[in-house]
Amino acid sequence: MPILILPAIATQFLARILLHLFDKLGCMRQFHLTPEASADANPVDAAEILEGLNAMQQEAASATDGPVLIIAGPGSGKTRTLTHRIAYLLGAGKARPFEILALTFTNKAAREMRDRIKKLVGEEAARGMWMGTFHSIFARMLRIEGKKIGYTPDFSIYDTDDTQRVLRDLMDRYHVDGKQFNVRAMRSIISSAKNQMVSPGEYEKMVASPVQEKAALLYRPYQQSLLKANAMDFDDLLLKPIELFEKDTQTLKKYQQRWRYVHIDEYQDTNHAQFLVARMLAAVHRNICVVGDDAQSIYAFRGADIGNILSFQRDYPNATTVRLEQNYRSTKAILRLADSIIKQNKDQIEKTLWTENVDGEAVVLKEAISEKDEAQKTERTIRDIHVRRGYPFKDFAVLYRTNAQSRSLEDALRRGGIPYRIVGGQSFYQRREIKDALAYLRLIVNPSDLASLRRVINYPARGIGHKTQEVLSTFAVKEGLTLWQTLERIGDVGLSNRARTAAEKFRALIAKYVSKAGTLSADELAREIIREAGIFDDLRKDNTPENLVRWENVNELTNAIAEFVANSSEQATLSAFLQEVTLMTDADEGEDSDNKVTLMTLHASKGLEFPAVFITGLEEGLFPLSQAASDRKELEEERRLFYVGATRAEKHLFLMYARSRYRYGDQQTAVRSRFLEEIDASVIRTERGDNFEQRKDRFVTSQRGKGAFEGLDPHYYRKKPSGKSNGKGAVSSGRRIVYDEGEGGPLSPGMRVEHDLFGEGKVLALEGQGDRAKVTVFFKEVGQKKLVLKFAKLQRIG
DNA sequence: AATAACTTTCTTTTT
DNA sequence: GAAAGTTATT
Repeated sequence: MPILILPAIATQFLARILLHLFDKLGCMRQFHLTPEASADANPVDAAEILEGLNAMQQEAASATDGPVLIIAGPGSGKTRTLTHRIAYLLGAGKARPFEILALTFTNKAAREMRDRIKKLVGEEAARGMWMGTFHSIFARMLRIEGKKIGYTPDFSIYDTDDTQRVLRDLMDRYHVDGKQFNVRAMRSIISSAKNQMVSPGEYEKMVASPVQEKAALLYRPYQQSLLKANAMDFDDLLLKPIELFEKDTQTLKKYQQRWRYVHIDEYQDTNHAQFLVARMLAAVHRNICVVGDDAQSIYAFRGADIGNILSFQRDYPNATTVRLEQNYRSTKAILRLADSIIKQNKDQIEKTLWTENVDGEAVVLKEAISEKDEAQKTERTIRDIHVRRGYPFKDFAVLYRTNAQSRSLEDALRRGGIPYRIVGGQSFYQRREIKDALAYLRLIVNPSDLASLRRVINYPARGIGHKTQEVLSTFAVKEGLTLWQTLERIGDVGLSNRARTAAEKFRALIAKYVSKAGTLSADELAREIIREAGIFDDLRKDNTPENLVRWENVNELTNAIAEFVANSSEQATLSAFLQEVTLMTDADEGEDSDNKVTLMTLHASKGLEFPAVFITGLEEGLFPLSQAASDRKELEEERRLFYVGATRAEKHLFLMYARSRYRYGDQQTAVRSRFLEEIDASVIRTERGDNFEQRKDRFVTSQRGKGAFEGLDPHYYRKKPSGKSNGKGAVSSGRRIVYDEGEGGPLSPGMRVEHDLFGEGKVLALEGQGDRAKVTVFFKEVGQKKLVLKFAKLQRIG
């Protein structure tokens, strides 16, 4: 890197931070602003300084008051930039710590930011700052202010599991059943309605399908159940602050005054509610600074609205826009590949990424026979680079589209004796035994908590089965009580002696610890109730290795609680612990010091970087996922995901695909991903060092048409004919399952078909591709229907 | 009536 | 291959 030349405006900012840093480190104050000189001064911290300098080129100039939009590519140090801005505000005396609100999306990013701030301005300042994920910040605020909208500070936070428990109850009560009305569908419809801030009343009017009709029926009762349970789901954590602010403008004013500077990381991932609450909070001082990259928007599925970042300048007309286009991370080869990926997308802000880094080695494409082979090749390649080039294991990351793919990779790494860690997936706090134990604690803290009560009322088995629970539920609804209140009036319910005794015993158990909650410390409380409830006994009942691990996990939980109580200085209440733990979905044990290969989903990789990266499973139907293949917007999101994955790599990038893969419990043949056919092949070499021969004609690029294929594999996965998957092979092979069939599919308009339920009919039209393919059929009995081909199980007749 | 054993279904990403 | 749903057993 050449000598660094600083823009004049940046000097004051830089000098303050650097002097501060040198002060802290106790090293000399004389330094030349060249990389070489600072490297001499102190090799370790010089790296930090250099990082800082790199990131400060333009943002120093825009470290002014007023709204700021920072658009930046991957590897340009976005989060770092934001951190330095905050440091600047403090360093320049513009703001005091508690006047700054910094919002991130992952706990990981929040932690990273806090660590950097600590380094730059000291621990004291960092502590006073409101810095964290949207969800954790608002949980914290609602602990303080929630009573104004009907929640006690002990409210429970419901994750997907819990909300589905509540919904299942409601589906019973409102008689929503049938195959297509499953809990997951209902939950996701309600959740996206909430994300878009559509109220139950508004939603009822928008209903356009039977599934939506059922969801509309459940939406309002669902919200009422949560309120009654003194619980909020993840969506509520964003919506309730808005509700609160609208209802009580005094509270809004308080926080508007308090937070003079609002900072948001990964702005492209904000949803409508987050946009609104940010705008509310920044309305007085109008010092809002957001950082993001539209090309890395990969969370539309959970309501992220890329429009927020695209229209920032319209929302804040006098905003300063800063573009950071220099990439400090990857080689030219990798960046070129990444650029060729994202160029395929139509919806994007034009950015020209560039780097001063070396050209680097070619990106390597590897084909494998099976997923097992893919995993072994990955393992061998890691070992090879590790041994021959001396890369430590922590320099490697293996990325995949779905969590299920980690299994074969783990197998291969374990077999090869290579240490690894898995990020994300099921974190400690999401394991069943942990959630069971936590449910007891949540119930003690918040007895209204319906989901937790349902979770543990018969675990371990104590004779309160479905029937009994149903009776209790019905009584509760009839009397307008919570389930817990029903247990307190168990005599009035009219149960059999046996059931009543069991229920009463359970109530007494919980009540005992509710009253003990004041006297025992949190960890003692946890240990005792877990023991007395019989969880330990249940896990030791039979001596399977799984149960042993579970038993250890539960023990570990009590340690974690003890640690939490010991470490947190402020009100380290048990309920605060329980709330935080629910929000900690990223496997948090990310000890970076460990020298291990990292396995994770592409989503989880965002914001990270590794010298060597493997992107596995580049196959049609998997990446891009079949559901996304027929919709341009979804396909573009998959492509951005590929882009995110590729730009994690600093020096080496490997693209892997397998010709067959186990899916749905069956071996299925696979076609390599269309993404491979559309990228810049000039930077790619095959395993043997050959040029990569693309088959461009295989897929129509996204620019042409609406993502349709031209005369090619309409199915991405085809079952091998051998299938002895279900015992009744004869029956299923006699039946012609359409999506299983060869080129073009056997159906065409005019054909006569038969459906299990609807009977005989005539095909009118076909549309969509692969798993999304739909067929319109006119049935004699029931008239015209549009069916998803994959599930319709149509049989040709005549 | 509760629970264990078996069968069928449905497969994404996460705060 | 896991989870939900169904049937058989206690």
